[in-house]
Amino acid sequence: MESRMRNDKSLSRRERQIMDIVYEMKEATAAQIMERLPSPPSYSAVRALIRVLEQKGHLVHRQDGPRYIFVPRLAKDKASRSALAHLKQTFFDGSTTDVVAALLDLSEEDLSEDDYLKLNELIDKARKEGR
Amino acid sequence: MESRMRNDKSLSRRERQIMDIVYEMKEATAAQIMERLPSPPSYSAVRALIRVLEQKGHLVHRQDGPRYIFVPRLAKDKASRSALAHLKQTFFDGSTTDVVAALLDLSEEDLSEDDYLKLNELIDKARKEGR
DNA sequence: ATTAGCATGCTAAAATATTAGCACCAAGGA
DNA sequence: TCCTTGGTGCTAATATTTTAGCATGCTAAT
Repeated sequence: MESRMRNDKSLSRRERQIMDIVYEMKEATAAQIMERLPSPPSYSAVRALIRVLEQKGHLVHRQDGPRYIFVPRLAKDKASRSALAHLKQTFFDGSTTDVVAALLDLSEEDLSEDDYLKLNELIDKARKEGR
Repeated sequence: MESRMRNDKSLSRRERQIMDIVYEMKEATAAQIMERLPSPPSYSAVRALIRVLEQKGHLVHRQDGPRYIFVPRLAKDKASRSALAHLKQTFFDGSTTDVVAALLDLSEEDLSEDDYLKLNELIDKARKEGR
C-alpha cells in the first residue's frame, strides 16, 4: 500500500521518546539517548531509530571528534510552540487562562515571590503589546 | 520476547491520535473519532483501535441507544496535568514562567482585557495560597 | 603491529500496530 | 415478513516499528 503516514512525518512511539529526550537535553549522543530511554533496547537499536529520525528530517548531527552529536532540526521554540498549541487545544478547549491555572496549580511549590512578580510583568507586557 | 512496553500502557501513533480526539471532544462515538482522524482508515480499523484502547484501560464506553460512546478512563484534569508537566519539562527546562511567556505569545490575539485581568488574579491567588 | 574499545552503517528477524473483511444482531420501513 | 441500515465483535493479512547482530573503521595503549 502506498504509505500515507510517512508523508506527514509523524513519529512512532520510540521516535517520540527520542525526540523528547533530545529536546530536553538540547543535544545528545546516541549513548546519552539510550541511557535515558525507558526500557532501553540495545545500542544498535537506538542507533537505528536515530537513523530513521534523520531520514525523516527530525534530527541532524554534527561530528564531535569520534562521535555524532544529534540535535533537532526544528528549532526548540518552533517545536514547543506547536506542542503547546496542541496541548492547549486538546485539554483546555483553547483557553489560555485555563492552561495558566493548571500550570500554577502544578508548579505552586516551585514558585518564588520573584517568579510571581515576573509572571505579572509578563502579563502586563503582553497586554500592552496586545493593544 | 516478554513484552515490557505493554505494561507501561504507552500509546501507539494512532492510539494517541484517538485519545487526543476524545479528550478534546470529552466523549465521542466511533464514527466521530473516525471523521476526525487524519487519513482515516476504515471504520473497522477505527473500531479495532478503540478496542485496544479499552483493553489497555485508556477508554471506557457507555451505551447510548444503539451505539457506544467512548470517554477517557483517566479524568481530563489528571491527563492534562501530566501532559502539561511533561511539556514543561521537555521544552522549557521546567520553567513555569517560560511556559507562560510562550503561551502569551501564542495566544496574544485571542486575549481580551478581561482575560489579562483574570490572569493577574490567578497569579495573585496562587501567590497567596503558596505562602 | 595487535588488540581493545567504541564509534559508525547496514540488514534481517521479531514484535507491534494498523488495517480490511466478514459475521452477527437489532430496529425500522417497504 | 424481509430488506436495508447501522451498529457491534472477531480474525487474519499487511505494514510498520523495534530490535539485535554483524561488518567496518578509527584511535590509543600495550
